[in-house]
Amino acid sequence: MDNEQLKLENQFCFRLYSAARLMMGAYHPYLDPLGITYPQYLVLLVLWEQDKQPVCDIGKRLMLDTNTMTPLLQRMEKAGLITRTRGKEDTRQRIVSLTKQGKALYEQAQDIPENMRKAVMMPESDVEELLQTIPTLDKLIEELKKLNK
Amino acid sequence: MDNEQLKLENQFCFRLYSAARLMMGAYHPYLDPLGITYPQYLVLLVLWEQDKQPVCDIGKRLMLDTNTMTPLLQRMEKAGLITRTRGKEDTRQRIVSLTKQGKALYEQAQDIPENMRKAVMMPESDVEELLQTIPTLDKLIEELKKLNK
DNA sequence: GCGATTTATATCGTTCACGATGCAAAATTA
DNA sequence: TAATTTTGCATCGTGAACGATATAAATCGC
Repeated sequence: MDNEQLKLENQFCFRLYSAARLMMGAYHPYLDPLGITYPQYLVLLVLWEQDKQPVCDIGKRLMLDTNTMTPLLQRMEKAGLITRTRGKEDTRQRIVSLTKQGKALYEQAQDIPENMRKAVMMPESDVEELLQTIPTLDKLIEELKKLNK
Repeated sequence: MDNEQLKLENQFCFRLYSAARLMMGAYHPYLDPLGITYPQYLVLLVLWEQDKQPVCDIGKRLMLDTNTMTPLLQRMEKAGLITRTRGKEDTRQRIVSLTKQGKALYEQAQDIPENMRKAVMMPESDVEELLQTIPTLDKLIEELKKLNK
């Protein structure tokens, strides 16, 4: 068992997988009080930017298919954060709208990005390093999106 | 809704989340033929490095708790990849061992890292960029681990 | 206009991920 | 040694993810 590439420590993907998991865990202190999960937070981010979108548009932003979106949105509807109404021009669509409660969460979410940044508490230089990886991650995501077609 | 930090495009964490998901999807062409999932592949990576480990040791390497590990290992046992025997000195432990089939997969996995690298097909310089982010990701993971305690 | 295809959503089944809880064995402390 | 705490594993419930499949509406090609 001497293939260096097959060792856990040498795997970029394992880092990605672990960092993503741990990152979601780190959101708990900020999302639990709002009664939402990380994927639900992402849906809210999209809706806060632009209310009343069909499921597929939200899915495209989050790169999630309807088999993930539908149950997610159903749970959010049940929690009173959104409503799902039939589309007018295209009756296949479900237009997702924020409820008063869903809109109200926006105020409570104001400090989440800043709090997360502080929580990680890396030296300023490391945070800078992290942000510099964004273009690289974006390039990777673009390539991976092609593969996932 | 004008908080720039609350916009999806400005979120590092969303990139992490998306990249990790898409990355797992990209493994499908290589893992499906072996009949394993990405988390199962990770368990095998650990066992290929060192066979016969208790559940907790594997969990520590993968940063996963037993409530995730146990069902995962049970499925792998059912699939004939591993066995789980009681520990000799510490009878609480379950020692996880590779079966002949589990060991045999090692040969079939040889080209996976290289194939994944080729599949992403980023220019060589970008792959280099990606690998350069590893120390940064490791620092982030260390910080996140502290938060997840 | 009409059959074929695509699109938007939903459902089902399986696997993960993880909080909460339980239990027995081991280690620690009194 | 007895009492307490910790450790190792398991189970349950919930929420994602996602492949496969289904259905109806919209669009396309002719």
